[in-house]
Amino acid sequence: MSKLDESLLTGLPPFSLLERSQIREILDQALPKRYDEGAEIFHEGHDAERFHLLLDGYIRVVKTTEGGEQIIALHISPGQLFGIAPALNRDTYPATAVAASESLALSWPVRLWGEFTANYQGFATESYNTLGQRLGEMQTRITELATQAVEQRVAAALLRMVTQSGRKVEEGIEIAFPVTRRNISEMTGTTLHTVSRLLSAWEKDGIVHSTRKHIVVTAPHRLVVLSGAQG
Amino acid sequence: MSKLDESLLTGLPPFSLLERSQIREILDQALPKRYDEGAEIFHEGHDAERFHLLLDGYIRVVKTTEGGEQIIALHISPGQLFGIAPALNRDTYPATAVAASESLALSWPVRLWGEFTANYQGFATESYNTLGQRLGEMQTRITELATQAVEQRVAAALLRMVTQSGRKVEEGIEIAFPVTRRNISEMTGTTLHTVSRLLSAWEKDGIVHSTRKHIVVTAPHRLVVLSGAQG
DNA sequence: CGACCTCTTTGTCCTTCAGCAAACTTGCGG
DNA sequence: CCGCAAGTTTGCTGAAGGACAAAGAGGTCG
Repeated sequence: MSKLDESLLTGLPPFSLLERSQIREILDQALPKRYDEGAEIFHEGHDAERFHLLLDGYIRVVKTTEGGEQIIALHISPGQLFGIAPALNRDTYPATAVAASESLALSWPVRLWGEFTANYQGFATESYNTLGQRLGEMQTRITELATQAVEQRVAAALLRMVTQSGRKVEEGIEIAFPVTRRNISEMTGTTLHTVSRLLSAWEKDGIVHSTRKHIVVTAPHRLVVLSGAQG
Repeated sequence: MSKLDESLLTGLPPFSLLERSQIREILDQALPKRYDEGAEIFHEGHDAERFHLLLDGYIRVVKTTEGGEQIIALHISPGQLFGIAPALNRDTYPATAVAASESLALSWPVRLWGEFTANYQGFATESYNTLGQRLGEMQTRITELATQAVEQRVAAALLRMVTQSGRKVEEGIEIAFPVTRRNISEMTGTTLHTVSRLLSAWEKDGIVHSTRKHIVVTAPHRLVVLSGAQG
């Protein structure tokens, strides 16, 4: 098996302060793996045996209710740690991770977590930054769900995806991973029908342009207005 | 100023593994403070200068939307750490903390955070446990808000408060801090009117008994059914 | 190339619940 | 002990959006 290239990790926040030799050591213990779109990386409730770092692609973190409904808790972008149950002293994964697009991730056994946080300055810091961000994002979503109408929530969800993963195309900014109406409904707590209606209306107004599984936002500022963000 | 009694901390999870001398040292650096019901302990967005430990009473952690609406993010019970922005590498408080009942808390300047987590085994562990629990609880609430009807959410909110703070009285289990209809509506993302109607109905059905600011749940099992929890 | 599967669109109906309004209860402060 | 403030109850109305239904549009695999 050939060695992984060090450039995979240099520049990523968790490792930015490390020596080349340290990165080499970390990398030698990593297991790289490719996931097809829709493939499951780990499952809610299962033993958290490894923690992960997304190198390329996008991951959806999903919870399933007793009633079988799915809720998309958050999206992971390249460079982010995920499945970091050990950071919370948990020994099972709190949610399921599914590749939203074809993805590449590294993973390490949880027993290395303590070693990493203890030895590598910046690693612990970065994981707690991540946790803090997620906590904040979840706060925001709770507030949205509790106070805002469906249209505002859907607008906010689009904006969030655009902010997190948007890449410039000629018509505007495209969300970098496949998204269906159903996916959006799972992020916003509504039905795919309502999402479809909203997107159709916005398409008519020239705010978005959407093909089957991809969405391009052509007028982000108008979405901001719709989302009811503070001015 | 007289010294604080060591028994305040012995037995609490963050300190359970410590020597008497260590507890003494921690305590000598703590600032105790009493808060009246409704008093603010810290405010969203302000510099996080201290972190806190609740000794007695109950704290509501609240977020305010741009529109001026309040959302109750969570309740803190005695023995819990709160305002632990440093654990997330934040330097401002992410939410506002208000005493739900007359409360007593200790606090320490954030500069001691690193020292505490480094020197006192169990302290770091406990704070990350706390964080993990909160993350999980927020997940649950997002799922509830996204998938469940108002009645189920209100039932779930009551159950959560009962679980967290319930004390046995002769008629059933009483929530240990004052709660108004408005408070419940701020936890569940509905209006105080709807909450009032639900409580009236449940009162008629003999599930709860509520006075002005206190609620006694007389038939918890029936609330569980209403909340739509999995069987 | 055709069949099938998934995702989308659009229509209609109907329930839930927010909004508004007004009267009522309870506790507290002067 | 009275008046006021804060919280509650309840009725009515209308709109938002969920549920159901059915047809259309890509995409993929044989």
